[in-house]
Amino acid sequence: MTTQAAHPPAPEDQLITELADLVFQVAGRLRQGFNAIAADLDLPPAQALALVNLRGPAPMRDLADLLACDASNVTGIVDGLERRGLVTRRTDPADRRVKHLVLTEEGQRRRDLLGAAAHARAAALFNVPQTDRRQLRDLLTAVAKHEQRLD
Amino acid sequence: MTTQAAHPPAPEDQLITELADLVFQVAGRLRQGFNAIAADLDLPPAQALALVNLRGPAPMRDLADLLACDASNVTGIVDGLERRGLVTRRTDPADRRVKHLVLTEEGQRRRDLLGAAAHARAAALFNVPQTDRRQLRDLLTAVAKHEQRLD
DNA sequence: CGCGAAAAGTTGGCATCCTCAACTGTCGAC
DNA sequence: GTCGACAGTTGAGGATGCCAACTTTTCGCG
Repeated sequence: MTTQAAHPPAPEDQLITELADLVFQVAGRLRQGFNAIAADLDLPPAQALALVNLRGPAPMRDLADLLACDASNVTGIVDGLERRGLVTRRTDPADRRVKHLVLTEEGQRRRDLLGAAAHARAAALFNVPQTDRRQLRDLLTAVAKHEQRLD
Repeated sequence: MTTQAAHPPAPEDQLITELADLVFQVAGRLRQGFNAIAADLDLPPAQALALVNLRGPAPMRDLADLLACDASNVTGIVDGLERRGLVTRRTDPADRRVKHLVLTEEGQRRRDLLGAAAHARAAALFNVPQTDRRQLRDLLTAVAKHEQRLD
């Protein structure tokens, strides 16, 4: 019944499509802004993204999980950050397999700049009544809470 | 006052950050699903994205605008799609500078498959009460309506 | 104890993206 | 007709991203 791909746009299906498009669109806008800021700071997108996700010393594995990408990918990204002198690798004495990523001072500085600028952009984008923001947060939280249901 | 970056997290700023994170998270989930589907159909992400955005014949420029990327980038992506026999370039007789992208039959087929699967994933992700969906759509629409305010 | 499975990172290979700087045709306006 | 703008392409070069194979280290288990 509902499977005909033809003309009747299907009222409910259209809402789903609309939602997906909107999320993509808003995320795209955020992403574009972020990349522009990163470029200003002379950082490629992925390296910038990794940077903002680094607070205290953390194993590379954690970063890989956070970025949802291959471990070897993180090696490359961290290579870049290290080449630029923003982070250093420090072997964990307790478990010599893991290397903790530690921000240098310049790394901290760059991270803060990046965070501040990104926040400003985000604030400009989410320029709607405070009530709406809270509502939006709650709804998105509900959606996100579905947690990797990827049978 | 509100400018100290230190400890008091600033109640309003935190909401913005939360929103940005949530949007990224949900979009990321969507994107990951989409990429997986694309991979199943033996398509790289960007090519798949281009494919779903092709309905009728359209100039390559339009696609570049849609994907918000460089024109030369589109050349490469379309090369890929053409190599796979999913689209063809047709010079516009009226303006011989522009080339219209036309889906082949296989291209149509693949596009429909991709669209259907992506829709299914999206439906699974936005698995909240219908009322919430509508509300979410309205809020996101409001945010998106800000239209490239990029002074 | 000692062995083998498993984890963290790295390396090499390979395809894809993506941007910038030329360059080719083509169009349009003056 | 000539010049400037536009569509697309090409080439160079850097980043991503995945996979498979490998090293080092840890841990479980008999």
